[in-house]
Amino acid sequence: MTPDQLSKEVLSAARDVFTDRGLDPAALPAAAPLERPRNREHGDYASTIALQLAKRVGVAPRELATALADRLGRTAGVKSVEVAGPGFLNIRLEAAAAGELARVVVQAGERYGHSTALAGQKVNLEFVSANPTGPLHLGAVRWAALGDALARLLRATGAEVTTEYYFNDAGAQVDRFADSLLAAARGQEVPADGYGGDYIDDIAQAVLARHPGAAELPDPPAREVFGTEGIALMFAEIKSSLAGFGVHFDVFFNERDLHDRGELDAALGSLRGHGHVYERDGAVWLRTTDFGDDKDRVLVRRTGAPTYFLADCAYYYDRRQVRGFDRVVMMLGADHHGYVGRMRALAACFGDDPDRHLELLIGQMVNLVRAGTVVKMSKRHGTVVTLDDLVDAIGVDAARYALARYSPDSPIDIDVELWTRATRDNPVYYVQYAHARIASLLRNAAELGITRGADFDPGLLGHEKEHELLTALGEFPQAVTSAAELREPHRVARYCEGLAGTYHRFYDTCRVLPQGDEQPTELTRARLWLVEASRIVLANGLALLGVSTPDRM
RNA sequence: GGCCUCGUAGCUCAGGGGAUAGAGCAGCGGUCUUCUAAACCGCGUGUCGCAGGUUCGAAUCCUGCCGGGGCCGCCA
Repeated sequence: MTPDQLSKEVLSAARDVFTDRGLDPAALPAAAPLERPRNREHGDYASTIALQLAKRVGVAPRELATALADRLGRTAGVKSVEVAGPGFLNIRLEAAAAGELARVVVQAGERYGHSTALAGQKVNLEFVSANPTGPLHLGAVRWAALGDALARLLRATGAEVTTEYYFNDAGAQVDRFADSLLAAARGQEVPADGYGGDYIDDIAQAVLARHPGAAELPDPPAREVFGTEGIALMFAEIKSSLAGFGVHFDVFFNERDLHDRGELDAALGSLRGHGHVYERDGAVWLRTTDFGDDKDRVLVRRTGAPTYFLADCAYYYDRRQVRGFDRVVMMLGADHHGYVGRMRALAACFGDDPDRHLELLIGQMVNLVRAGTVVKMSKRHGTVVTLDDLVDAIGVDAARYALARYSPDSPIDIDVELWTRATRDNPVYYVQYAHARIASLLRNAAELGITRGADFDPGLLGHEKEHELLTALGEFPQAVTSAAELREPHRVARYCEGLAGTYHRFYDTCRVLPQGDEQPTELTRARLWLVEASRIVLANGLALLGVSTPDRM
């Protein structure tokens, strides 16, 4: 029996009790709360439904709980139900009912843990969105790992997701980039507000290789060549780094397209139509203070030039009105949190509900730690730690895992020494090792000619360690759903670590394959089902994080 | 000054209102002639920053304060 099924049984028991006692069924929740108690003496599962309903229907909690326990205790597969404390229901399952979970998992395979919890939602998920004027630095990489994991999670829970990278290859930033390249190509000092770093020299040389003599052109055409070619080369490098990192974007959205398609005007018209646009000092403003922003924002400057903010409006308009996404999710670094107020106000100015149509996820900073000290980054001096640096230092799997295993609210120090270690304290190795151990066991079984067969006796999986493993496997779907709904992929990583530990403990205690001259038994087969189920869940969990599942280590 | 975020064991962190707050590391001591010891087992650790509030119940929600980090542009 899965937790989901048990929860339904609890609800159905509650419904029966309510009917018997003539209580109002409208007080019943949509789903019965079910949790896994910390303390194993409190059963396999516990429900607080009696505590939550008691007041609403005017029955003492323990009295309600007792009636529920009575009814629920007669359910097939339920071994016992006890009332504890103020009105907890402590539920234990029959070994056979618990063991059935191995079958559920094996039969579902790659789909185990997937659901339709977010079905029907059309989500635009924007992340990274770094302008191609330099390599991706550590902060952007956190979003690459987290955004990609989130996209996988949302898809696994049924949402329709488009991943998107928004960029701008025109404007002052690009001019500075072009000037820096040009200066490097001419062997001059980088301009004061320019970009530093070795990559500037590299790109400048690459441009020269394609356009010999470009550095000798007069400034305007030279700047044009270095700007256009430099951006193209830089972007190619970024895309190749992302591909190597296992991150794929459905759409690379160029801000310029918004201008070319007239969407800035369209967005402006729409905002005017909603009555939040006004003129002052010769500029066109959006009254974002109507919706909690700390000041109004300029849309069109006195000079007639649109602001970047108007492009933001147009980009939002494009996603909501033109392409019809239900929800726009944007992942921002903590240094951009100042955008939150204006972005939410912007959405409201289009008549949207910022709580429903727009979601701004803020992630804290990332540092790389070598030899116990933080590697300091400086854009000015070009000492940025890039995606490629990180991958070179600890590899793709460790990098993705390290970036995904912490709450986005928590700043991360990635210790190179830790994440390259092959021991228990390196979480990615610990989890992958569990998978490799299983794969090895399954190889050995195949060599011995032992298969798990078409069926097994779930009642044989009654050992304490087996029971714990089964319970852990049962928690996976809820871990996935909550990670997706809360936009917190680290929950999946933490779940995987817990499961890996539970598996290692099972493995340590419960021999699976026969030794010496022993013959395989029904228990051997039952355990092979459990082992395969464990492998599937570890693989599904790591897949959601974009981390590989090695068969050998 | 305003806004965001964090504050949980010596360290790094988990804990989306539930029971006696948990993992790893660090420290000490155990377990491999047989399925991967990259593992497992045992021992110790807490004013959950402080003070109020909501609740049958708060590390969790609300308010204030203290402390760390970050951000405030007719730049892009």
